[in-house]
This record gives sequence, C-alpha cells and structure tokens, in this order.
Amino acid sequence: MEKQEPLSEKQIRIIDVSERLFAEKGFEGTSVRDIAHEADVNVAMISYYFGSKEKLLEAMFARRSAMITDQLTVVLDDEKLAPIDKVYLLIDFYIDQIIRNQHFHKIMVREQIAGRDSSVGKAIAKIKLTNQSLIKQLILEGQKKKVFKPRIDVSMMMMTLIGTANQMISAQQHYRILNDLEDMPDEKFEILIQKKLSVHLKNLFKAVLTYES
Amino acid sequence: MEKQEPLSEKQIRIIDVSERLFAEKGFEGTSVRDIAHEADVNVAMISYYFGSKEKLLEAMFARRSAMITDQLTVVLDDEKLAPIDKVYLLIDFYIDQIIRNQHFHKIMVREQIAGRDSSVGKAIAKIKLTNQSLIKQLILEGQKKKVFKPRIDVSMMMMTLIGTANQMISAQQHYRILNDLEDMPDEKFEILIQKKLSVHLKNLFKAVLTYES
Amino acid sequence: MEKQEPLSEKQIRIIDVSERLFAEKGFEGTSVRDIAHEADVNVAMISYYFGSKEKLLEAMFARRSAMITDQLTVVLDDEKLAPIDKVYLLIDFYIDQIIRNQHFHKIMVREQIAGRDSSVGKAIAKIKLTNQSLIKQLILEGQKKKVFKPRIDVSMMMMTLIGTANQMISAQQHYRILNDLEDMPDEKFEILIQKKLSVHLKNLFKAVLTYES
Amino acid sequence: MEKQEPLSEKQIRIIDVSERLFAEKGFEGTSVRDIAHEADVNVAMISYYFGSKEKLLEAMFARRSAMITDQLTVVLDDEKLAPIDKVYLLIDFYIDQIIRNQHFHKIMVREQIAGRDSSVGKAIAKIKLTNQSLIKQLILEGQKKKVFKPRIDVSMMMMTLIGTANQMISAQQHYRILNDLEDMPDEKFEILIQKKLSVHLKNLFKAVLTYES
DNA sequence: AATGAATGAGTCTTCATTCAT
DNA sequence: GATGAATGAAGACTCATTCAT
Repeated sequence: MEKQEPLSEKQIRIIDVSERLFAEKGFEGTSVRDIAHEADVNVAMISYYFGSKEKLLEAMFARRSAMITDQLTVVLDDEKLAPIDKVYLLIDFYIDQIIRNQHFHKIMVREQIAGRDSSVGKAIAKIKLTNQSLIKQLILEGQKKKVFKPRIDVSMMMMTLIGTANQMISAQQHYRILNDLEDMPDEKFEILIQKKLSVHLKNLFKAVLTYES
Repeated sequence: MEKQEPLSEKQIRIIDVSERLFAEKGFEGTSVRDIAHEADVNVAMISYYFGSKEKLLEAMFARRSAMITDQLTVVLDDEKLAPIDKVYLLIDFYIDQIIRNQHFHKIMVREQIAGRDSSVGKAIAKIKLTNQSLIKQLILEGQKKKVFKPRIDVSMMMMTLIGTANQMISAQQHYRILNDLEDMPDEKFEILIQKKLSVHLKNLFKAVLTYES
Repeated sequence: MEKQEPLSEKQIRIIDVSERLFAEKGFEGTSVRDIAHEADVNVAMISYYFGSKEKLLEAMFARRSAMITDQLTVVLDDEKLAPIDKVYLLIDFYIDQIIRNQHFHKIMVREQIAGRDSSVGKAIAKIKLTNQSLIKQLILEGQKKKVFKPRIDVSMMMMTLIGTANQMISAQQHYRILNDLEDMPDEKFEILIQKKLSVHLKNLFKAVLTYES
Repeated sequence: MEKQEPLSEKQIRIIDVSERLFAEKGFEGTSVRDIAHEADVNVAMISYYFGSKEKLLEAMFARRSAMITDQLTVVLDDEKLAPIDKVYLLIDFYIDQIIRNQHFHKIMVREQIAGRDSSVGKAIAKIKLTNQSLIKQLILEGQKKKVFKPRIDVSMMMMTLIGTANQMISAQQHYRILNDLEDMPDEKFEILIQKKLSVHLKNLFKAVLTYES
C-alpha cells in the first residue's frame, strides 16, 4: 500500500481523459496515442508519468478508490436517523456516486467482468468489501431494532443495488430509446434516471426489508 | 434480414471459443491469433469464414439472438398459469439463460457499455425491446386481474432483473470471496447462484408486484 | 517454344478479364480473386488452367504475340504500293492495333518498364524485333528507290511511332481533360484519337522520310 | 495546398529508394518491407514518416512536381532566343529531365496508365497542364513571327515529345539489345540516348514546325 | 523534467496456391 | 475435369514503450 505522490495537473488531465476513453472503448480499445492526443500531452508522457498504460489504470483506480471510501464513511457516521432512512441515504449516495462517476463505474463493470487477479482486481475487491460490510452493519442495526425483517440476504441486496444502478448507466442509450427520451438533453436525462433509480430502489428495499405494506 | 447459411462445425467452434475469449478479455483484447490457436484452426479461417473479426462478433450475436428469442416466446405461450407464476417462470428463464450463456451475456454487458451504434448495438436493442414488451404484457395481464398493484415501473423492474443477474455473473469472483466460497467447484457454485438469484428475484418481484405481505 | 493447346472458352474469358484488370490495376495490383470473380469462374481455375498467375500472364502474351505477328506479316506482303504508302499502311496498322488492344498494350508498357528478364520480357523483345526489322526493310526499300532520304534512324522512328501511340492511350484521360473532351462518348473518342494519331504520325513520317516540302 | 515540412535526410532516403523500387516493380509490387530494407530503416518508419504507403507516393510526387515546375519556368523566362531555339531548349530540358529522373518518370507512366482519380492523378494532370500551356505559348510566339507553320497540333506534338522520350527510357533494355549495346556502361549509354533523343526530336520538330527543308 | 524520434512486436487481413473430393 | 475448402506466407499498419537529448 505505497503512499502516493500527489498528482500533478497534467497527470489528472491524463487520468480524466483515460477514464472517459476506457469507459467508451475499453482499456484495450484505447491507445495511448488517443489519450495523449485528447489530453493534449506528448505520447511519451503516459509511460513517463505512470510507467505504463496498465499502471495508469491502477493510478486511476487508486484515485477513485480513495475518493469513494473517503466519502462513504463520512455519509453515515454522524447521522442519527431511523435505520430505513439510513438505508435510503445509502441508496442515494450510491446512485449519486455511480451517475456522477459514470465513466469510472463503467470501467469497473468491465474490469470485474474480466475478473483478472491484478492490482485493479484487488482494488475492486476492496471497494466491494467495504461496501458490503457497511450495508451489512446497517441492516443488522435495523434488525436489532426489530424494524427490519430477519433473514435478509445482504449480498443479494447489494447485487440488486449495484446491479440495477450499473445496468441503468450501462444501458442508458437503450433506456432512452425504449422510453422515447432520445432527444432529452443530457443534464435533464441524468436527473431523470437519478430520480427513477432512487424511487425504484427505495421502494424495493423498503418492501424487502420492512414490515410495512 | 438475410437468411444465414447453417454454421459448420468449425465455425461453431470458432464462435464458441471467441465467446469465451471476448468475455474474458474483451473484443479488442482478444486477437484473432488467440482465437485461432484455441479453436485449433488457421488464423486465416476467421476472415475466411466470417469476413472479419467484427463480422465474427456479429455472427455470434445473430446466433445467440435467434436462440434467445426462439426460446423466450416458447416459454410463456402455451401456459395457463397465474400471473405471478408466469413472472416466476420468466425470472427463472432469464436466470437460466444468463447463467448458461455467461460468456455471451458478459459480452453483451461490455457491448452495451460501449453503446456503439453498430450492427451489434442494434442486435442488443432488439433483444431488449422483445424482453421489455414481453414482460410489460405479462404485468398488464396481472394488473387487469387485480392481482398486481397498479403503477408498476416495468422498465425499472427489467433493470433490476437483468442488472442483478448480470451483476452476479460479472462479479461472481468477488461473490465467492465475500462469501467464503472460493473452493466450491464450478458446477456446484453455478447451482448455488442460480438458486440464490431465483429466490431473491422472486421475492423482490412478489413484494413489489403483489398485495400479499 | 512449346506448342500451345488451343484455349478453351473459359480460358479465353479468364485471359480477357485479366487483360482488362492488369491494364487498369497492374499485375501485382490485381488479385486472382478479382479475376475469378469477374470472369465468373472458381478461384482455383487460374492455377488449374494456367499453373500460376505468372503463367497466365505468359499465356496472355503468347496469345497476343501470335495475333500481332500473324496479322502484321499479312498487312504488307501482297501489296504493290509506293514506299510512303506502305509506311502509311504500317502506321495505320499500328495505331489500329494499339487502340483496339489498349488493355494489352498498356500491360506491355508496364512490363517493358519493369524490364524483367522473364518469359514475358522475351516475348516483348521478340515483338519489337519483328517490328523493327519489318520497318527497317520498308525504309531501305524507299531509300533504294531514292524517294526516302538517306541516314534515317529507324530505331528512333520506331520510338516515336510506338511512343506517341502508347502515350496517347496511356494519357487519354488527360488528353480528354486538356482538350475539353470529357463528355464525349468512348466510341466517338476512340475514332477521334485514331484519326488524330494517323494524321499526326503520317505527317511526321512524311516530313522526316521524304523530300517533299 | 498545404505547405510541407522540409524532408529529413532519412525521409529523402526512403523516397529515393521507393522511387527506384516503384519504377522497377510497380507500386503494388513493392512492399514496405522492401523499401525499409533497402533504405536501411525500420518498417514502421514509412507509416511513421508518411502515414501510409500511398501517402509516401504522394510525398514523392509533391517533391518531384515542385522540382520540375520550379526548373521549367526558369528555363525559358529570361532568354532572348529565336523561337526554334527556344523549342530546342525545351526539348533538351525535357530529355534531360526524363533521363535524369528516369525512375520517377517511369512511375508517372505507370500511374497515368492506371488513370486513377487520386491525389497522384491530379498531380500528374497539373504537370501536364503546365507543360502543355508552356509549349503552346512558345509555338504561338513562333507562329506570330511567321517562322512556324500555322495549324500545329500542339497536343500531338507534346504526345510525341513526351511519348518518344518515355518510350526510350521504358524500352531502353530492348533498345540496347536491338542496337547491340548490351555491354555499354550505363553512364555512356545514358549520354548516347540523350544525344539520340535530342537530335531525333529536334529534327522532328524542325521538320514539322518550320518552313526550312 | 520533459519530449520528439524511433522501434520491434504485434495487429487484422489478403494473398496465390494446394488439397481432398 | 473441376471445385469448394483450407492454408502458410506475406501484406500494410498500429501498438506501447524506449532512447537521446
């Protein structure tokens, strides 16, 4: 777990561009020339700054992982809410997370499909572990207070939470077409799917976790 | 919509190998040499049989699309079941479909992320449209019989159905680790996740669709 | 100098197609697949009938060479004309020859540029030798009769005769453009350049060979 | 009409080698491997420097075109010669041009046969247009001074000038054989054909253009 | 610290030919 | 005699990386 140098402005630009391109065309489908060109830097810079294309990906994951876990722990710590509201908060946090960092999450989907036992694979595993333990704790808390049903399959609930949100951003183009939203501007569409996901997933979780009809 | 030649035994072998490799390493990450080597055919055969690597992918989609839609229509047509049982049947069909054709579904996830407006993109769109209209019809039927709640967001239910199942096969490696199942043999593990998905998704759909507690 | 089998109808079709394609795209620029496709025969036929692509070219030269020399000797033998008229006859014969077999003559130009010491190179050399000796004899005859000037450089006159005609068919596209003839139909254009070449070359030869002003 | 970067020493070496090889074996008959090998550079350099094999050809034409037109305009501008002497000067310029850049002119012959409407085709057209307008002007001048005959077909005279010279360099191997010059060293042979062409073409032009016997 | 030039290994595809029938 | 299937070799080109400066 080596300590990172803080990234220079150019390095961040490279990572940002890579994120978009890796999301759109995949890691292998993106050439360092593409990246260098779009980030307006010399081709040699990628190797020079990150060592290799692979290491660039790792640097990207390192950066995002830090961001995600940092924020995640903050969200729930200092709240004094009912268990279901905490769950709602968590759901909204995830949705927000995924939609705001679509590019990165698409890359994560791709990488978890590949299932490589690489540095990146480990980074993903770590994120998932943190997520799962956090939500498990949350549900246990609700069960202790007798407001959540017993025998909740937390892993499967995670699957549904992450899976549904990922599916939404992955298939958003198809969603637009199926629901006649092809001409809606991106910003508006983003707000729409955020709302849709939020309502739908909260509804789902409430129905499965609580006793209320 | 040109009628295809029936595929030769070698062509099928090539497609099968490609399916696995594209799923594992992505389309761009897989070389025709890899494919040729693992399928034990000459490299030139891929171009010879399919015209190009891209067209091979298309042939793969054509084959699977035909399989899926063929089977799907059969599943529900001649059944005289209660609406919820039909939904259950559909859920099990999807799960079975996705688990049995993991490789292909992983490729579909990858391709829908890319969101290209290609032949393959259109094939995916068509599959999704068929799926969506089928399940919509099913839910409408239940609503007419007053056994399903009104105001069901079918698109979002699809998202959850497909998303959860895709997430399971995509993240199965992580699922194993998180649930201490790393040493379970593949066949057994496959049966396990099939069961898990079935129970979980039926539970979810029942809770959201019906009035029962 | 092996005796040829008479060519089958299919073989002739192949040669004819090849002639056009070799002229347009060059020998190397034309694939046997192109030929087979346009001649509507199986790809394997080229190797099967001719042995190889190279041998096909040789067969083509063999066929044309025979045609040319056969006709050439006929043209002048049984004529009782004045020397200058014989020269005119020869000029018209060449022009006709080159324009009517443009494709083949373009190939000859290409091949003589390459200057390979191949079977084809030898065929070209043979044609040239026949041509040269024939015209030399003709001019000698005129000189003996004192109607042609002495000290005529026959080789250079050949250069001009062949060179000018070849240049015309090679650069005909440019000729059309330079002379605003882009929309003239092919047949009409062909007649035009035939006339132009005839007048021009006869004029040239007369001026150089004879004493008349 | 974009301004070119000045070519590096290596680029020039590549172009020079290509010129020879394209002349000998044709564009399609020459592989980038051949070029790279003979120019003693890495194969990737061709794409790196020129973008593609095709673009290399274009670069070659751009270079030579510039050379030719530059020199051509210089030749006649500041001269105060009799019209026939100007024509002689022009003839010698062309001959010199063609013999000194044999490789390039062979390629031009090949390309003009192909008659493609490519960048290269346009470059050829442009060269021809410049040539034609220049010589037309020259002849008009002579006609105005009543030293040249009226009704001269300039296009055809160009055909003969260019055609004869091209034929000479294209068929030089055959010329050697036909005139028993196979063992003459290249430099001596070059001077010989230069002289032959000069005398012959001047003779031709004088006979056709002027009133002198 | 940063970069333009350069490269060997690799990409997909097409080639002319051969083989089994 | 004829052909569809198949192939090894070669095609042009792009890749991520390194090197000299």
